[in-house]
Amino acid sequence: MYAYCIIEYPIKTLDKAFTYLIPESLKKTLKVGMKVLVPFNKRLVHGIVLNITDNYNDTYELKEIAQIEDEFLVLNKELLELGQVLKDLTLCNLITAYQTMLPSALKIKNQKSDYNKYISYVSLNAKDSLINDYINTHKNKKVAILKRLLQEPKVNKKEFDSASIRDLLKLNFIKITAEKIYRLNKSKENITEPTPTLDQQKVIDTIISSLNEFKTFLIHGVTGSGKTLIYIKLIKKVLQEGKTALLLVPEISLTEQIISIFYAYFGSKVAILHSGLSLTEKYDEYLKILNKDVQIVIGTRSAIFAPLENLGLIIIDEEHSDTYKQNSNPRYHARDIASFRAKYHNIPLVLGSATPSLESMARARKNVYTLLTLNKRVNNQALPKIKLVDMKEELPKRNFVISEELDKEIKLCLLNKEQVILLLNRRGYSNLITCSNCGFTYKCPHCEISLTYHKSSNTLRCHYCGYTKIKDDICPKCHEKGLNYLGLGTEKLEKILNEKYPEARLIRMDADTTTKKGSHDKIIKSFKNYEYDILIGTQMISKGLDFQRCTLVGIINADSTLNIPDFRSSERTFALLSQTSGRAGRGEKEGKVIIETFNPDNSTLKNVVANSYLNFYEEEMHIRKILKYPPYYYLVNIKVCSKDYEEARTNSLKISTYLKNNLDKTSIILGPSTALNFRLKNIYRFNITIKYRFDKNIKKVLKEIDNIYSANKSVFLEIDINPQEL
DNA sequence: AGCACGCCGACT
DNA sequence: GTCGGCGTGCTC
Repeated sequence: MYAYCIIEYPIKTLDKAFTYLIPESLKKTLKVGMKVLVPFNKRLVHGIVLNITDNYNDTYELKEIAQIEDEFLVLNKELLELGQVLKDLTLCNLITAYQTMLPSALKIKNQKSDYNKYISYVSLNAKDSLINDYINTHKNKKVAILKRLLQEPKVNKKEFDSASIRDLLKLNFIKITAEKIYRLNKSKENITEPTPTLDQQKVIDTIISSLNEFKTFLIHGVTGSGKTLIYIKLIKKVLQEGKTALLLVPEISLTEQIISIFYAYFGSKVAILHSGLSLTEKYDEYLKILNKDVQIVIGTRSAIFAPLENLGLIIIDEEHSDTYKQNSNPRYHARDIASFRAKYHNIPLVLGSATPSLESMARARKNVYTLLTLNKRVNNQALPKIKLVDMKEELPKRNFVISEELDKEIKLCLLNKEQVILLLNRRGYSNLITCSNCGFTYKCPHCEISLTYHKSSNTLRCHYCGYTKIKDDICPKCHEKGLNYLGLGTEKLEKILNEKYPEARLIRMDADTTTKKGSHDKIIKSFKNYEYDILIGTQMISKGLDFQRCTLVGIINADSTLNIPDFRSSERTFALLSQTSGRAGRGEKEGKVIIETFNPDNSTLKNVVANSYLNFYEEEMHIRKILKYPPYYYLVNIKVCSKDYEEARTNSLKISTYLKNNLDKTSIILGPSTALNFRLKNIYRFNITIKYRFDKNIKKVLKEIDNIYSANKSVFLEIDINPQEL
């Protein structure tokens, strides 16, 4: 018997199976999909068994597999296939694909330890007569322990003092046993389930009628239309059929709320997987799935690889979210993986969003997906009234941040004891520091990007590479006291609001205030409990949050996201502003939204005001068609990177010429051009973008280029298939 | 990746 | 004469 294995090194030249003999001692236990230790080039390395066969027709002198590792973890047939799919989708190495699918505690690596958590129990280890003798002849702490153990055969060790336990162990009266426990344990709550509205019920019924076929549904439901209840009902049904369900959510800030709802409904049937968990917590949750102790998995992007067997349903909530695309090595999109898994299990894939991605809506329009629409909020709550404020008109009034109208509404809110959310999609204090004397501006020495001033730490920081320096008092160029702090970040906004509304209780939520574990949840809970009046935040406050008392949403500088030079910036702006607006008026009182802009005639903003996704969709699709962007064309982005500017430049020219000669005539090759941030962390980057519709050669050509450059030390490539941004 | 082999420069 | 620089090549 022979085992075909891939080994741990993610190197192109080693991205193939190596054949090993299976020693007699492992013949019974070794299975396809297991992690093994194999001799390789005079050392032992880790690997995964891809295949076991009886024939081998090469003359190579084979070595034997040394041992099996983590016997409880076997990649099943589906996950083994999925690794191949991930490799083909992203051009990564097969081993990288499998590593991506595993939680970090189970990834293939050298140091291994026991990640299990145990509870130690004390129980009796001697005849009752012997114990009773001791009890009758002694009078000390140990007697109490023994008496307790005669009553209760198994007691948590923590309940006794360790000195007595040590003595009793010496006497051989007791023994200690360890039992594995899961770190996260939640139980079901007794809550009454709301009855779905007619609209909700219709969606539920439609999907339930297709539970045994692969079909993709797109639920387009306005904010507050009650998609969560639909998910709960669907999952309940799937569990009744004895199957399992997978729910993806975009990020942790939203996860906490959804998770508490699901824990309440399903208790210990739920496992959660997201980056907010510790390494060992993730390990435990993964184990729950492997051990079939849970039927539901809720998690962020990588949870799409959860080893659930007998899957009955996959749901992707907020499907438009760009967090579903990984922006480092295997650059996969969770939607594509979900689609493979749903097809594999012959089950529905449900995508939900108030602002679907253009790709998904286009597929729904072409009947590739089934479109289900929810036009109304539950209980017929009105959608918030949205108003644009032209900031050009505010300039003469010297209102640079808070317009007259927004000021009026904030004051009204504070008076009525209602809450306000203010969105400013830029953190820090000020992002442009210039000297009024000589015109000097601060730039990151590694990234060609202007530094942002952080007042709380009195530092200037680069938001790309993390470069930090202490603020200067005088201009480093002309040595005059001319430094001005222009541009607005959340930190400065907080200060301005503090001066303007001294009585208001402010809380800020951005990447700087949420570094600690659980701080996210803490901010959200305290705002929900009305410990604060105004929540200031970046985009992380836009999704899914449900604050009953919030009646006003203000968007400060809506232009900042709109003006990013990227083909998706309109789509992102529309989603961000619509989602944030949806935070207003979720209680009984109608919500109000004020959007501050210098471009009140911008049609994307106008569509946000009109709450008109479909109008936005039509207009944006028209633009995409003319400019040959997705969903009309597919994109591939190749970043050619090097520490040496000339190397990067000449090689990117070579690649673009090669592409022009080898790709289909209908494909369009753009570039090379310097990337948007062309020097990051001292690495120069050139962009080549391919637009194509039908090109049978594309994967083959990309693989060729990738192979050539994998051997190059000074230049490396980042190939992004279906990039989210350029 | 990591280790061996191999072919040229400065040292106890 | 040998020690050691890192270029090249191979790993079941």
